[in-house]
Amino acid sequence: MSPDAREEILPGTLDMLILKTLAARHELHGFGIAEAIETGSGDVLRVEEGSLYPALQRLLIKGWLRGEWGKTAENRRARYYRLTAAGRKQLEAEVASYRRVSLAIERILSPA
Amino acid sequence: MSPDAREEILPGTLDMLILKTLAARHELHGFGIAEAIETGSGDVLRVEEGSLYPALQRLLIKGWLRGEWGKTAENRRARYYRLTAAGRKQLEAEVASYRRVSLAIERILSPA
DNA sequence: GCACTTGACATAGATAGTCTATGTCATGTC
DNA sequence: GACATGACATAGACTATCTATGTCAAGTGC
Repeated sequence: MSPDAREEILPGTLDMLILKTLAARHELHGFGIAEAIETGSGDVLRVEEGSLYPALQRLLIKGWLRGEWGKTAENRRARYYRLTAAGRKQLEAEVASYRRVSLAIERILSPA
Repeated sequence: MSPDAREEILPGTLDMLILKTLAARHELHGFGIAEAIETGSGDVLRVEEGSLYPALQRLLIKGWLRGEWGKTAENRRARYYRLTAAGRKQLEAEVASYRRVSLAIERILSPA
């Protein structure tokens, strides 16, 4: 088994994970979001940059995030994202839907 | 809200659900597999035919299923699928991986 | 001051998996 | 014999992710 056993994101859950990460932490830049997801998942999930940035663009366009350019602690340029009100609503909807589906899957994997 | 609130499959889980359904029931035709997933999930998940049959082909090609033509109780032609030994192993692997990922997502949605 | 590394953002292209829409064929029904 | 239904099947569109690559600026070593 490879030394890096982290898995791909379960398709369809990345947006939710990004929104949730920002809901918990108020403001983060892209790299920081990816790190937060990876460590927050106990190093199970891995977010590739080629998935992350397109996802952030989607979320910006839909109005669920706002982004502002700034500087990191190490004085590098970075775009800081935060959740909008619409983003917060969207997050709730996505979590509810995810829970419904994941319970349904569980019902099949472990029938009563 | 629409009268049919069933949701799409969570991408990446369809193969596992098919394998699991066959592991539980030994032998079923395609239509029966879809029905079993839909009712087994408490009518939450819905499997479209355009997803189902390509998935079954994939699983046949990979050797995880065997299929035999036969007749239904209503005397219609149908292909009956059953799990191979390799399919059973694959199912175990997919369930293990799914659980790892789904726990990781849970850790982010509801941090300790 | 120049090469190198690193952090951060970004895009193009490939790939995979699902959905929509459609088609076929055989059986049974009116 | 027209039609509905069960069952299988495929083509094409679409979405989301990944791989691979590139850019740019700041810091580091020499």
